[in-house]
Amino acid sequence: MAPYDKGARQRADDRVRHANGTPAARSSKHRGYRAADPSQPRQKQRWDAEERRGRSAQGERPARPNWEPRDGGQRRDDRGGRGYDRDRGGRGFDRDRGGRGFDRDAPYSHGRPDAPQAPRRAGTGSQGPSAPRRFDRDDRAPRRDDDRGARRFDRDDRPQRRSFDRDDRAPRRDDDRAPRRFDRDDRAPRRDDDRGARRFDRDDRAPRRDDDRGARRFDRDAPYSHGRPDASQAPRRAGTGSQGPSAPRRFDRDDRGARRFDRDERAPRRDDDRAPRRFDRDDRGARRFDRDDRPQRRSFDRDDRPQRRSFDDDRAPRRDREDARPAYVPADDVKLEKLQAEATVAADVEGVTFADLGIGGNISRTLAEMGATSPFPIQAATIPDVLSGKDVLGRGRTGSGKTIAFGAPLVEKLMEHGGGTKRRMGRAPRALILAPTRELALQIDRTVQPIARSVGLFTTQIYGGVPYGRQEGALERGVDIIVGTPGRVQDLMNKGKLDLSEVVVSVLDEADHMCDLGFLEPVREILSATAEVTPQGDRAQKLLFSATLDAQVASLVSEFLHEPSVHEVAGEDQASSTIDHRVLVVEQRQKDQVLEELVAGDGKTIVFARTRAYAERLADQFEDAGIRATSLHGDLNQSRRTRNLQLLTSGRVNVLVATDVAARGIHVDDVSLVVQADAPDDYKAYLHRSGRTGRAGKEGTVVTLVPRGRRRKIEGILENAEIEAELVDAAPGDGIVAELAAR
DNA sequence: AAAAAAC
Repeated sequence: MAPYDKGARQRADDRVRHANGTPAARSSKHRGYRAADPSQPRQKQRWDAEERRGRSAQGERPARPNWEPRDGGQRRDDRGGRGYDRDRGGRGFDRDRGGRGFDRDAPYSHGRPDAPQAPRRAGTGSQGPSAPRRFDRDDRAPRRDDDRGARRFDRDDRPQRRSFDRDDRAPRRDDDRAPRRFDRDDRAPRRDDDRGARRFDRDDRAPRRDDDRGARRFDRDAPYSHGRPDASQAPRRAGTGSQGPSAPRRFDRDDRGARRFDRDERAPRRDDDRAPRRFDRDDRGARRFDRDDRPQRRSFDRDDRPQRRSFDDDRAPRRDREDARPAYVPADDVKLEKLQAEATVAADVEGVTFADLGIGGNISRTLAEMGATSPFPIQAATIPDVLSGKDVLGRGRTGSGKTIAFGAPLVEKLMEHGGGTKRRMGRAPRALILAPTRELALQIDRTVQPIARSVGLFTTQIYGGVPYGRQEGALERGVDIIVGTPGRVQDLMNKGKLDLSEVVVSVLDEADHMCDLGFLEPVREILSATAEVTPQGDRAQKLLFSATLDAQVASLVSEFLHEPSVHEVAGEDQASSTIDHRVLVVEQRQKDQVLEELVAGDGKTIVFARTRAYAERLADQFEDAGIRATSLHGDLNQSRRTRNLQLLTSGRVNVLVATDVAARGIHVDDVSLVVQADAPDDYKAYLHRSGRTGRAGKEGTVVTLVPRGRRRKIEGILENAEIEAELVDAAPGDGIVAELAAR
């Protein structure tokens, strides 16, 4: 069918839709308005304008008993205010309309002046107008109807909507804020007062960095941190690193043999090193010095090898190639060495405050307002080192508070040596935070921005899929901290709009992933454009964080970091996890049905699918079954992505079907169930996906579906992830499915 | 092979 045919069909459908009066009433004065049923529990009570706008209106679908009550009233509001229906629905629209829909997207606004809201036009490149759609028509047809209807309302709103507000808002806020406690001029004097009273006041802090460490209770690492020659995570050798993205695989046996040349004793070490060694300080200290010549290589533990080996063993028989060397297969799960790290013990952190760690009063207060009243272990572990100017690698499991671990000290640090830099028009940013997905960048900014603002610093988001105007405008006005994704950052750099030469603190969140093929090169270029030294002559800092930080970052570390300290939290193993892992072995043809039963429960659920098309199809299937569901993947334009995620966050849908775009970093409160409709690619993907639940110590369940033929694959993944889970046969209607769904 | 990340 030619494009114009689709358009015609859409318009026809559109007319039908309107004839039916689907779009709703905005208030009780309008026909069709229904107040929300108060007897219905809501997961979230926030119903501000933006949320309503973001609300999904499923008008075209038969009202289902289980969502009717919540939808009834609000749905209509949304329609009026928001302009889109089902997430997917908008897709066609966005593409066709060149992304118009997006300017209204409240979701990002969040009062962020610099938030890039204005739609540019064709929107996300990804769904480029002509981008091939990945979904079959049948799915899409109905969706488009919705869009259209929705769009129309968008228009009505548009004029009054923030198109103007927004532009005003930025400056306005600045003004507002200035007089408040953020005013720099005020701050200087006040700070001294405040701090003076405190135990760790600023003046002390600088010197304290070194001296204090020993004194601090929680600071177990002090002893090592200094003399840690090998801490220089530098990759064993260029090779290791180079294997970067595609190379990780080079770690398979064949390569290992070769490597033996560098390090004869490595082989034996594999077994010795491992468990006992990791947290054994004495051991480490000793080990460290016995090889002065190869500090660099040593930085990575090779303790994981044995596991890989056993995985290899599994593989051979499976392929009936026992006699042949295991072939290199990209799909195989390869586990790299963990980085050797200082382990901070959670118990040692009790009673420690952010102020104790060296975080100033304004920031501490802001953290408290955000709910971070006292530091989590990973924060206590890394903050002092970041403040002392070191390069830091941090590994904390999913949901353990890594964002604040780098965000708070980063801001503190900028404020310290940025003293005197009053808000200057067009000043170049001094800090950069990179994340692998736009959603994650947005989320990080939501955490970092308030912290920055509390001391008068500004952040801006630089990521793709949204118009350039606002981002460029923010840069022209001048910002202090950039939070973004590699593509757009690089883009703006190359266009001469973004000057990174004054960036003295760079953070890579999900650092190992940032070393994947496709990310590594842009990241290298970006880091290369940052400053090497601060105006004070200190070395510019690089901070790398991830729940699965391993030797994949080796090349980056060797190229850009200097004697980094490496931190992790002791005892963060699966045994201490709050996540219950299950694997259901299902018949391929029954999989969709089992999935539907699994997501029918009341709790918030994230379903991971391997492809965008499957994610989309599942979301449609669930909705057709009366389950409130939406999708998140790269085929959606950014406004829809943001909105759909918001639908889950706000509780308007219970189920989000996503690709791995949502695997890392995304925080949604109270996700009780993660379902993997397709097994993850590797153990890291497993850990990150499952980490969407069980956050901050809460409980969660992860259910992975595998067809019979893929059992061995998932076993290998579980083994590498160090997770124990039984494989259980399951079919639609089985008790186990119902039991898991009920959680 | 897919997904993500600029247009």
